[in-house]
Formats: sequence, C-alpha cells, structure tokens
Amino acid sequence: MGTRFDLAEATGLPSAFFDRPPELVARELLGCVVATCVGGVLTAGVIVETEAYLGRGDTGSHASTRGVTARNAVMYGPPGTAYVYFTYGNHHMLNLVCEPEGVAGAVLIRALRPIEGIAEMTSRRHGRPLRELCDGPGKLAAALGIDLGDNGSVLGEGRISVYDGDRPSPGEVAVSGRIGLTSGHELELRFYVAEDPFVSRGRPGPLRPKRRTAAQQGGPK
DNA sequence: TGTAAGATCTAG
DNA sequence: TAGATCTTACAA
Repeated sequence: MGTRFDLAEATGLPSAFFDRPPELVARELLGCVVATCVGGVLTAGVIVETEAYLGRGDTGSHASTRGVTARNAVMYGPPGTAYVYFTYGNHHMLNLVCEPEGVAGAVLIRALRPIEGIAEMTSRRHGRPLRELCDGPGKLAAALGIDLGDNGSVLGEGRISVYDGDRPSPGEVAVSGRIGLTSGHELELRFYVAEDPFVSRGRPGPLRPKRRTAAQQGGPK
C-alpha cells in the first residue's frame, strides 16, 4: 500500500457491495478508498477503521428509536448512500448505508490514511500534522469537507465516492467494542487495521455521563 | 415545550 | 480532564 491514488484506475464500489449486513461491509471496507470532490478539489484516504451500526435491536444505533425519524430516515434508504449527521454541536459524521432499502443499517467511517489532497485536508484541519488529519470520525469529515449537504447523496453521484482498494489480510484486521457509546459498546462491531498509526485513539466503552444541566448552562446560547 | 443525552474534539 | 458546541429524541 502507500501507492498514489489514481481515480482513473479506481473501481467504484457497486451498491450491491453495501446491500449486506453492516458488520460484513464494515470489515470489507478496510483498505477501500473514500474520496470527495468539494469545490473542485479532490481529497481521498484509505479506510483504516470502521464501526457497524445495525437496526432496531442495536441500542447504540440511531435506528434504535421507536420508528423512522427525520434524522435516521436515511439509514433506511437504499444501500450505497451517504448518511451524514451533526453531533456534539460541532462535528459531522460520515456513514455509508447498508442493507436493502427499508432495513436500517450503516457503517461509520472512523479513520482514514490520507492519500490525496493532503494540502487541502491540512488547511481544513487548521494545519494539523498528517497523523491527526483523519484519525477520528469528526476529523475525517472536516478534512474531506463533508457536511449535512451530503446527507442522503448516492455514492459516486454526489461529492462522495468510495472505491475498491488493497484490503488488509485477515490477520491484520482487529475487532473491538465500539467507541463513545453509553449503550451498545459491548458489541464487537469496530474493525480496524491493527498497528496502523492512522487509527483513532479512542477506546471502547462508555463516555463519562456527566452533563451540564439547563440551570448550569446559564441561559440561551 | 423543556430536558437530557449524544457514534467528538481540543485546550489547558 | 473539562468545556464547547447544538441537534435530536422523548416525556410531560
């Protein structure tokens, strides 16, 4: 790996690739390439870390709500579309929708190894070093220029495309619990390339539950 | 309508 | 380690 990404020779992943259970897709996305073309600038990176999110029975998933909501509707959409959402007030997350239309499922892209448009990514990440450009879901979305405008876009037809790449051997793939969840973290649905320096630094398990109350927030923002 | 929680990141 | 940021879901 480590070869320069060539769009002309890259093979876009077909929707059939995503028309499968998220845990399968999440594992097989490792080594594939996510690319965006925002403002005429191409940026791309090799996927080194993913998490699978399932449907109603997965308490860590946005699809665990009582039914389809305005936010999670895209998770029930056709496979091979982008599900982008905004969280924690300042971060966008990139997910790829899996399963047939009508069935909720998605894979969160958690970390990339930058390979194309590094200067642009560095600019979008305010001069952060290469290792820190895409080593987290919020970071990679920022580096790739992804925002809510990409939510629901079909891969390869909008600004986001996903291409086949050099998959790691089974021995290089590690599995763990998902990161940052207070519920559902016990499920081993996080897949990453072991020993890869671009994998995020997060650790499995629940985040601290401490929150400010409305009174502590001290009025409108 | 109000409250609580959240698939995070960064500064100190 | 704690704070910033604000959208979403759900209960009352």
